[in-house]
Amino acid sequence: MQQTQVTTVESYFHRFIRQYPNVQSLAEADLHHLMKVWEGLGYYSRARHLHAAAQEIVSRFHGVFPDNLDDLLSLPGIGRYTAGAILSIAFEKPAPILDGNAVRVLTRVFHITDNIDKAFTQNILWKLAEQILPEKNVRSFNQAVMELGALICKPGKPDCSICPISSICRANELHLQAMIPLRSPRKPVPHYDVTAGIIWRADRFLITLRPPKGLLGGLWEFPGGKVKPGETLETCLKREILEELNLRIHIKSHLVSVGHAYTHFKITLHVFECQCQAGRIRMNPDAATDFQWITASLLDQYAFPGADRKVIVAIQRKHLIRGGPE
DNA sequence: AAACCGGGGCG
DNA sequence: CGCCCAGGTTT
Repeated sequence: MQQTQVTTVESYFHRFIRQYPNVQSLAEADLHHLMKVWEGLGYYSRARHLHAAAQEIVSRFHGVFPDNLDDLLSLPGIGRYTAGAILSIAFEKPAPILDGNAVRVLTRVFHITDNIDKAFTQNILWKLAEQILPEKNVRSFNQAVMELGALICKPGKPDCSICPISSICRANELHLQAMIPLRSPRKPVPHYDVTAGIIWRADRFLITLRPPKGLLGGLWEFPGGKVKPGETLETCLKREILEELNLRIHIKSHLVSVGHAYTHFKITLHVFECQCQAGRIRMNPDAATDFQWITASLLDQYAFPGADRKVIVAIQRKHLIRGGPE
């Protein structure tokens, strides 16, 4: 659930646990199938890390989940927070946790006005979380702090009138709830124009697999790329397809343009229907690590980014033979 | 220390 | 539209 609200994860969690009910089944999981289960949730390295961690638990720890800090921290995707959550919630061991909710509660209760994005402040908060840890009921305590932050000590308007610990809260005493916690100012998010091609060959078109690391790692997409200054959309698409796949294409028509927002930038994705003209696919591994020629009816079997999902709706509206009731 | 990594909910 | 979310990894 890292950096993702609980309500967003709930339905994914149930499907995930049904698909992979134990650490052995996750360790043996097909990675593409796992990415399909994760599709739409974001931060796709989490899925890859869970998969790798399950494999290490099977191989290094004989299938038994570790219950000590060092072993937990040695697993991919498990940092200080997740290790503390596992120790305290799963094993009732005395470990502090510090998520976004706990940060808000602690900075307000103890009137900490330092910038919480600084490592220095984070260290102070971790020490504080350690100090306030009770000797018993750590599981309930840690969850209670997070729940207090999620339901009452909210970012915008905290409901201090119904807060069970308002009497010991320094921020409430000083009426400074709205000023705390202090964060670094955000940087402006740039906008990019991006092109993508639906490259047809007979009744099939081309999809490519993004490299495992980096943005949208391990997801399939319609090949293309970022428009350079002074470049037309068509020139960009032909250049990208040549650079990434060594293919020459013929651009037939504009299919759709969709907007999409990421955390650090925004894009407009311009999609064109194309014909494969010449060349034999030779992938640039920085852009694609696999490819498939598929029919429109197979699209739902692959995991795609949100922006490409919007494009797929346009493809299915235009090309897919719709069955079912009239 | 700072940048990177998604998508959704909410005011 | 801007902010934030049961953070971790890479640079």
